[in-house]
Amino acid sequence: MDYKPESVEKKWQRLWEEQNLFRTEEDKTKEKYYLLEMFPYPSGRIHMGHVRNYTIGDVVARYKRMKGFNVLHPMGWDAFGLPAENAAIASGVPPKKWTYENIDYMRSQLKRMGFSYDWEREFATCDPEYYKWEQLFFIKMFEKGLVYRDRCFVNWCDRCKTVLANEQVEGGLCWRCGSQVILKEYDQWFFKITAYAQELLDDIDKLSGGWPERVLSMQRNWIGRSTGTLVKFKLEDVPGEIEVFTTRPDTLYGATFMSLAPEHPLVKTLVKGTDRETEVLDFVEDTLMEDRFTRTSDQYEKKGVFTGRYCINPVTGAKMPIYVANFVLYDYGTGAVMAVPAHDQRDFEFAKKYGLPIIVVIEPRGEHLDPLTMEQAYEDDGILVNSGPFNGLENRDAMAKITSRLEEMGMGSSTVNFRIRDWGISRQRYWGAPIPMVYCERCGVQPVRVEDLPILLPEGVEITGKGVSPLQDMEDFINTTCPKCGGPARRETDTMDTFVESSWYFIRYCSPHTNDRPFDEDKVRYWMPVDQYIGGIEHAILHLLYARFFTKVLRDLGYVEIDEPFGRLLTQGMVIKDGAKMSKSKGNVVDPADMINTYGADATRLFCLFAAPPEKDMDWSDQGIEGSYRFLGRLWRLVDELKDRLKGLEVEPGSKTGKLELEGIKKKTHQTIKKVTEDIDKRFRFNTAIASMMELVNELYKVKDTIPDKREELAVIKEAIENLVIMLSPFVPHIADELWHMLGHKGMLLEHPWPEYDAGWAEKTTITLAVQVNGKLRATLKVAKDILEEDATHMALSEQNVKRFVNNNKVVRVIYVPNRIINIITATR
RNA sequence: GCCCGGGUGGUGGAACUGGUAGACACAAGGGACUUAAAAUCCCUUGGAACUUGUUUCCGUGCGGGUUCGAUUCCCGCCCCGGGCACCA
Repeated sequence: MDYKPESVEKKWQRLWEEQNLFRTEEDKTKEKYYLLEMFPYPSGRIHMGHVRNYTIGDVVARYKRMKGFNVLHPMGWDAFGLPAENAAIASGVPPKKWTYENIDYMRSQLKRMGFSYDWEREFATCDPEYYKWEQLFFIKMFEKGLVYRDRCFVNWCDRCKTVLANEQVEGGLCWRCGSQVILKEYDQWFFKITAYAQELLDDIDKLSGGWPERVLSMQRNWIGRSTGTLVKFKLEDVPGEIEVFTTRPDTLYGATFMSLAPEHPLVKTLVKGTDRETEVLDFVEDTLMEDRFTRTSDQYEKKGVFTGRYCINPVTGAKMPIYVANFVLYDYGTGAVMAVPAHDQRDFEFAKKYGLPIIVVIEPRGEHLDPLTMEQAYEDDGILVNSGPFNGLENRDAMAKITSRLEEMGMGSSTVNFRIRDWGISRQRYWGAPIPMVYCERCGVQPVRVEDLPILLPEGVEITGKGVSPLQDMEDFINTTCPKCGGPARRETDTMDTFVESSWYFIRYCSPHTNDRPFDEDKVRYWMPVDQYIGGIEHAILHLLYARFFTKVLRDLGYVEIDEPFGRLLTQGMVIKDGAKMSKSKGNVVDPADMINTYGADATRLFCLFAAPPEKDMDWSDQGIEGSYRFLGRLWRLVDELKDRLKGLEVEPGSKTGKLELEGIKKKTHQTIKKVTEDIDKRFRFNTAIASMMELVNELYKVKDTIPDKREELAVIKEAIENLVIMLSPFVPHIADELWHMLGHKGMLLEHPWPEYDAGWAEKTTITLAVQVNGKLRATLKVAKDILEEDATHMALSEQNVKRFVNNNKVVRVIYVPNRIINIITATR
């Protein structure tokens, strides 16, 4: 009987489903293990990236279950998002219909891969029973001051008439129509992630070890904490002041002018009614017309314009002209920068260009700097000069001293500044969770009543892709009453960023159908946190940071008791083909459906695991999957040929009667169990685990035609083959269950315990000792394990090739590393 | 510029904590089976040299160093990938 993957796989998928094999319940007698892979966007069909991600997860889930853990392994759909609207624009299919049809198809594809999901926990984030709770969280956050509305600059595409997320701006152009993206002021809802910046940063240390360092460093970077000083500069002649953030308070005496971001609100007030008003406002407008991408590139020409106003340096009393400068960012620090041209390269260039004074306040020890001859700013450490009472100090010491001086004067304080900005979650889109707020003429902005949730997304909306959110045309949706005064009010028409849904779905999986509250606390307490999370590196910052933030918010709202959602994180590499990421335009896309049809789900899974370790990019190879398929055929034939001789045979425990001809196989079996267990458990190195099982198969092929017809010898083979099949089952579950039955067993291997190795058999009794003379390999010795040094030395020295290289020279030293190497050092080299 | 990864045969990749570099697989070549092909099974396969061996020399991006011994540790470079970046 030949290996026919399709019939084997469909048979077992049916049986697993009939027996509810993958269903999980809380069981306090067992240790829990929550394994989660990032849920997919239902784009239409699964791609190789999904297959790889979910295969890795499935191996771990099945392995842990066989190890006796109570495993939670859920799956669902990140179902809101723009592609559904694009499909509606292109083909007129309503987003809801399009999304749920895609989900149905993709679910069938995942089932066809044999993944062990508890499908009873499935949900889609576009289900009202899901986003209802998100709307509740929004209201709770609003009440706690963690949500606010603010006018801010957003990416705006004037052709599409819509706001774009940062990730939808590609090289300064709209990803959809290719036109220039501009900055536009817009009212947006924000989540106050900055309130958690310090905790998000601090807790990164807790994740160290469980998360890849790379991801942690990216998050640290993104949060971007820097310590410095807030300094106030009084305006000349008029009341008011400008605040700046600086990391270099030691250079304060060298601050000779002030630079404001074009967006800075003070700009307009400063120039109002002056003769410079037109020039300055024109400059501001010109700068704002340029897109963010150009403005933040370092090739960008530094330009500025004088406002005609001055402020006062708090320590020197000097008049500092106030400029508007195009390179000053409004959303970092205070949007204003004290310019120290002698010690900051940008300020230096700016000062040279506009003829502004340069004052040196730090000099390298024993050197003198002359502002007239300097060719660039001096940004390194040194000794303070021209700094009044602080002259002669090391600049590092001066930082704190000058800050204290400012504090005494009431003109500044030491502070911490973060690069991370609050999370703007408003999207002018239809296919998302409605923001549960209303605008009342009398009461202003009000959250809807909790008992009115969910605020359902209306159906039957015409989606044209033009203009703002289609919800703005839905009178039935917009017109409502104020929850406070009962008067007429209008609903918010923006929907939430889809990253909000993915920030808490992993908690909902613990009790996906609880409908009187967001979560069942007991179940959440049992399952959370996720023990192992698996997904692509592309989410290193956004999703993983948002989810961490949201978990902390839910903790502070009293819903969960944990600080961090994901104990361990594995970021799997991309699947590439011919050295490039798979894409339609390159024509190098491999459709998993074709692979399943040709080679079966098991061979596809096996190749995904074997071709590379999980965290590395994996090169898809058509010959490679052929090889995996061949291996399964080889395994099949091995079992098929021997099954009748092995069936019903009792394996005698510790059959130590006499000498076994097949002792080598028995040793190899236990060594393989040890290797595979450690590779999965300690390192997630599935490629080497599979390689070692291939080695065992190769060993069995060497002996299979000459197996003596003795019970003890057959028992060795039986033990080898059965353990092999058991161990292969997390990787290739269908063929494993089938082979298990062919060997005369009943039941499913997922319910079979993972094998234990016998340490005695797994241990090597004879080892190969490398013999070096003066550090070069000259021979190898097959010797008993733990051979004594003197015996090893004696044997080594009697080797012909060793003698040749020792060549009657005096042996001055012997380095012996038991069971590894013996190195003989001679007098002359 | 700063911060993380990474660089090993024709290819994907192995090598635990410094101890025989190249496991396993792909590709290639040879053989067996077959009328033939496919499939299958077996063998060879880092490079070079010769005295063809339990042989020697070279070889893990480059140059140094530490060590009896370095793919592994240290210093200095080069290249590739990713993140952050006029961040004050």
